[in-house]
This record gives sequence, C-alpha cells and structure tokens, in this order.
Amino acid sequence: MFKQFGIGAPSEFFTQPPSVGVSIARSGQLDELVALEQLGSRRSFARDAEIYAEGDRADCWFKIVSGTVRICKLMADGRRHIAEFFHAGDCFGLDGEGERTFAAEAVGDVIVMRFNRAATERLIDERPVLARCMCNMMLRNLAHAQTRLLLLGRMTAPERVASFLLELAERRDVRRVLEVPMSRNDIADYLGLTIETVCRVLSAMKRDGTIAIPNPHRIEICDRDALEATVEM
Amino acid sequence: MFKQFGIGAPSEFFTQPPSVGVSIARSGQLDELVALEQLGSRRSFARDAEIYAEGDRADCWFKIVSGTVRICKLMADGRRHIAEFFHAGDCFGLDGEGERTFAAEAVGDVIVMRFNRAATERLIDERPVLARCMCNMMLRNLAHAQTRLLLLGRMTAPERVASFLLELAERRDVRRVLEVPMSRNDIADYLGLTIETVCRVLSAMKRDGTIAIPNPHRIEICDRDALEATVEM
DNA sequence: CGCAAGCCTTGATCCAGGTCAACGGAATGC
DNA sequence: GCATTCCGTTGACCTGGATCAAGGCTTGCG
Repeated sequence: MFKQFGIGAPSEFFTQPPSVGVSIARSGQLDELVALEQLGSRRSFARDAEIYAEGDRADCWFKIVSGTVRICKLMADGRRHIAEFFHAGDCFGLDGEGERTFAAEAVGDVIVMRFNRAATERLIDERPVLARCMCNMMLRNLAHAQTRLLLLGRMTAPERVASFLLELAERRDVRRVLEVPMSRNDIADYLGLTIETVCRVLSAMKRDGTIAIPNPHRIEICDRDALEATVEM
Repeated sequence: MFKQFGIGAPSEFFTQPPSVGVSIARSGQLDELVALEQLGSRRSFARDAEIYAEGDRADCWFKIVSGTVRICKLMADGRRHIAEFFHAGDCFGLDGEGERTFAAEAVGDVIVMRFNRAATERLIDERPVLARCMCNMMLRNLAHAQTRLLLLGRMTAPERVASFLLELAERRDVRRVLEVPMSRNDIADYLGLTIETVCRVLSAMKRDGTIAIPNPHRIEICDRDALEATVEM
C-alpha cells in the first residue's frame, strides 16, 4: 500500500538527517501520514535541473525519493553558496510563505514527491499532531544550520572537510565507504572554500592515510579517529 | 492586564526579528497567549551572566523583556562563535529535547520571562493554533540562519560588517542612530572575523563618511546607500 | 579510435584578513 | 586623585587559503 511511493515507511515520513536522532512521527499517526502521502505527486529531474528558482512562490514542498538536492544561491558577482544538501528521505522547500530565497537543484538525477502547501496546511489544521512533527523537523534543520554556522564562522579548511566527510557518513549511516554524489565545486561552495582548496585538503588526507579516494565520487574513511580528531571542538 | 509582563502586547507574543515580517499571532488567539504568559516567571541576569550553559537540559525557553542575549559556543582551543543575538521581544532557547548545544549569555543586563517546556507543550496540545505560531517562528529563525550561512560562507569582511549594521538597524526599526549593545569582540565572533578586522572596517567606513561613531556603543548610519551597495548580492 | 569537453589535481604566486604588539581612553577601585 | 583593568584602535608583519595557470583523467561522441 505504501510501496507506491518508493522509499520511506509512513512512520518515517518526516524523517530527516539521522544525525540529530529521534524519529518524529510516532505510532498513532499513521492515518494522518497516509493522507499526506496521497496529496503528493511524483516528479523527476535530470542532473543540474532546477526544482525551483529563487523568487518562485513557495507554494509547495518536496520529499526526496532518490538522489541528492542542493539548496543554493548565486550572488550578483558569480559567487555561489550552497546552504544545504538533502538526500533520499529528506524533506525540503518548507520555507516561509513568500518567495523562495534560495533555488533547489538536482545534484544527480532526482526523484521527488511534490506536496501542495495549502493542502498540507489544511491537513495540519485537521490533524494537529502533524504540526508537532513539522516543528520537530524544523528544530532539527535549525540545529544543523547552527552547526554549519560554527563551521563556516570558525573552522579551518581541514576541519571543514573532515566535518563534511563525517556528516556524509552519518547521514548515509555508513562507517567506511562514502558515496559522494556532488562535485568538488559543490563541496567547495557548501564549505565556503574554493575547489582547489577542497582538492588539496583531500589529497593531503589521502597522503597521510586518513582516507582513500578510489575515484572522485567515492571516498573511503581509513582512519576515522584521525578525522574526528581534526574536527575536535 | 498584560502590562505586568513588560513589553510586548499578547498579539505579538511570539514576535521575532521584524526582518522577515509577518506578525504571527493573529486575532482570535488572545486566550491562548494570555494562558502562555501566565506560565512564565521573570528572571534577571547581570552582564556576562550565563542564562543556560552548553550541556544543560533544554527544559525551558525564554522571552526577552529587555536587554540583549548572545547564543554562543566556546571551542576546545578557545575559539568562540556566536550563533545569534536576541533582543527585547525575541524568544530563544526553543531547542530540541536533549541537551543545549550552545550557551546563552547576557550581553548587558537582561530581564527575561522563563517558560517551562513541558507546560508549554501541554498548552500547545490543547490549543493547536499555537503550534502554527511556533512553526512560523522557527521558519523565520531558519531563514535568518540561512542568510547568515551565506554571510559566513561567501562574504568579505566589509560586506559582513555592513550587513551586520543593516541588520541591527532593521531589528531595532531605526534608520540612523544605532545603539550597539555588544562589544567589538562579540561582533567579531558573530561575523567570523577578529576584533581587529571589525575595528579596521568600521574605521574605514567612518573615514569615508558612511558611518559616524560618536562612541563605541553608538554608530550612526550617514550613507545608507553606500552600506547597502556594499552588501549588494 | 581520436578528439573535445568536463572535471579533478597540482604547482606557483598573491592578498585579505589573521596575529602580534603598542597605545589611548573610559570606567572602576582604593 | 592615582593606579589598574578593560576595551577599542592602529600599525607592522605573516599566513592560510584564494587566484592564476597548467596539465591529467574520464566520458561521450563523431
């Protein structure tokens, strides 16, 4: 019955970065979540396609079925900034009521469920438990944003890269072999660095045996302790 | 009837940075908000006092009656990071369920209302409109955090300082004369710079007539266009 | 297969902002 | 009133990461 929507059992509908723990939707909410799933429509996007643009009306939100999405912004002079990556199972696009302040783009090929904002709000008003789910989800997003503020505000390049690798590992719940769907450029714009610096730091980590890089989109953590020691706060 | 709680009419109970606009609590919610006010107790803190520490249980949250609060973290090697400043009328401390990941400290003398988390949640379950208020408040916090990510990730020192001054002006809803309650050190740790860089940028702006600095805690915006042109995105 | 277009990587050089150091001026205490 | 402490400001110098430049490695396509 739920299979039709691909991954994610309904009890994990609002699942987000496992990093912050605590599955939100708890027993007793199945009805609501099923109703919510039925409001969505499936969409797919090719690599680098725009899911929504800066300035679009924020009248819908998405849940990722498969693939990775970047939430980003291009400054007038060409500098680019990536606010967040979202992976399979994550929800994104739940912004304020007005216009999008960031764009959402497909990192590789992506399949999402698209939900109408108004319909969702109606459902939430009927079933208040859902409001709690949303609050919790946003709390986790906020906690993550604050971790990133620390990273961008006070960490060195090696700390940022180490932190990024550990985050990837945690999100995918993998201890050793990381699949890295995004380009070096994406990583740089996410970490507030340049592509060259990202490469150099990765090469240095490879040189001293902390990681292995069988190919650019696959990184293996060989010495997790060393990585963790790098970020040590 | 509401005067006893100092500033903030009940219809603005959850008021937050005006930057993102839209007052959340709308008519028809007065009862709930009054009930909420009565759950709180008044506390005051002297300059630099810790309102809560990193690692404390997050069993309460606060609304600022007067003064300014910084949400911050000290790294093992002494680097400090300020995630956010909150001003009179703002709510803070609404984190996840577990431990505080940041500390909250009084920038100057501060008076707050303290609210019990469990009691608030009970109230929210009874009066679901409040859940929407909270969601909206967190959405605005999140939007603000993302603006800050861009600032820390991709902006130069002059851009950061200009952006900070404009934010101060907007929050206080003042166009020219800014009261700056925090120290240069606080500003530096908020903008991901050093105190010397903050001073130098401010001095440069003063030199070319963009701002005036009658004393360190008062800055006047003389040429708003120049400031806005600096941050231009 | 050969060629072109994208990435990724590495090296050489540069510079924005960090670090170190000195000093001034207001607030606090004796 | 004087000493002390705490900020804020300014100057001199240094460095981490940016910028510029040159290949290398895939992938796809004629």
